[in-house]
Amino acid sequence: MKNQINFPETFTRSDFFSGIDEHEVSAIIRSGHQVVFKSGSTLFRQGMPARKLYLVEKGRLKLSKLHRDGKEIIVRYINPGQITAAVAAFSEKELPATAQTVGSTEVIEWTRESILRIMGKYPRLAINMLHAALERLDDIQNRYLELTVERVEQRVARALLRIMKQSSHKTEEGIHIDFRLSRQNLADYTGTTLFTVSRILSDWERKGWISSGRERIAVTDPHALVTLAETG
Amino acid sequence: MKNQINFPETFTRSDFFSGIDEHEVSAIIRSGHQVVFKSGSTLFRQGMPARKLYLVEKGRLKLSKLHRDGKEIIVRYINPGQITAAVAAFSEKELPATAQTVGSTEVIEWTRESILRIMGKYPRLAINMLHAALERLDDIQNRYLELTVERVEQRVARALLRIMKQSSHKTEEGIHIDFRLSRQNLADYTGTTLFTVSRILSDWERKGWISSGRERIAVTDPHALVTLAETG
DNA sequence: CGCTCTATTGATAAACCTCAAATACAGTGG
DNA sequence: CCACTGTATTTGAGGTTTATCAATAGAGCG
Repeated sequence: MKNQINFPETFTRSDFFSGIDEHEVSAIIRSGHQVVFKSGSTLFRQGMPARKLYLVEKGRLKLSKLHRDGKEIIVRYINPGQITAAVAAFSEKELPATAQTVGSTEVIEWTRESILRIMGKYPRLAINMLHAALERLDDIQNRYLELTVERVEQRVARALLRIMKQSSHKTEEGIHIDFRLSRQNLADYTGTTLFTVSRILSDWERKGWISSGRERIAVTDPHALVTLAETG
Repeated sequence: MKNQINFPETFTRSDFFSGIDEHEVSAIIRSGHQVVFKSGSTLFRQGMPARKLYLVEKGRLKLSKLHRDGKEIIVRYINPGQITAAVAAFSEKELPATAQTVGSTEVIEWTRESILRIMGKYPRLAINMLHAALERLDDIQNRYLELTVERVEQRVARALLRIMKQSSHKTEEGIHIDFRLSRQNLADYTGTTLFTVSRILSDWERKGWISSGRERIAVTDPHALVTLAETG
């Protein structure tokens, strides 16, 4: 197995390993299993017992939550260098969300036993996980706030900007989102319907702020979106 | 006692200290400062640098977040045995929320230096904090989901049950919420307006499910609320 | 080149917010 | 104990946002 991680430019190093020695990191990584999933695979499913911790190396995971009535929300995207299913460290509790790959994706997985072992050896890992958890807590709390006080258009603008910051590349045409992102995905991420998202994107396209197609979005005027997100 | 409901995850005294020896706990507590606040005091304010970690002993904190346009949401209530401002453990980062006492409240506070010192001595504390953070993450994610897919009435029912589970006492009249809880508070907690909450509570009162007054609510038919929350 | 999945657009309706005005309540100081 | 005052609450009317439903068009794939 390759004991080296190739993070994309935005993630020079995993926060999960911050404060830990280069070669210690290699050892930790070697203690896990590297697995490659093709696009659309399900890594774990909401409600199943948590058994493994995952670190994304390449690609992306879509963390989503399903409601009783069948509606889905996207909790967040897990990008390279980030971990998920931290709850696996504690018990075989039910997983609170479902993880699916978006595009082909490489992850490293550890069983709970390994996590506990390496956390015993490197207590710093618990701190790093705590740190990450607090950041996600802040993130979701902000989105919760936005959801209650902002209009849909503003939330979609924020969502698109957020995703753009984490996973995009520039071309002559604009800033392209790196992965397939449907109207439905954006709706699930912002708590609205695909119809409303479609109308909003059509409107933005008419205004020349974005350029989009089937499951594909490129932002051509980020500033306009920022203004919309900030001022409502 | 047939009218009783089994709630999941019953509240235990201090999760923060779980797995730590009785007299070690005393030592840790002695290393902090006990402070008593009267009702309505502000312990810390959103945007200020985080300097202290707080453990609530008696009373309650209301954690809220303010939006640019002045609207407020209640992130959660911090009950006895729970900690808050865990972010203080890491840096003087900006606090993501504001904490105010609800009723007179006793807390124990530690400075960041003390937290780091005692976490060095008792690594278990980092694990416990992580555990708590993950539970809150799950809680807010669930509320986020509910916010997008459920109607207001259903969310208010859930909120009332959640609060009841954590802070209530029984009387002949019903299950009383232990602290002053206004329509506005419930609205801020569920992401709606005080008018809508008022209408809903009036309706429930007509149906005999609750009995309420100024900043006071008692649930007389919890089962009805559970049914409403579960089935929509 | 048809098949399937995604996106667009229009019409309609429901849920909920906003604003206004009246009423109830708790605490306070005489 | 009572009137007073500042909040909290109730209720109605009207408007807005956004969801829902239906029908059509477009894109990509084998």
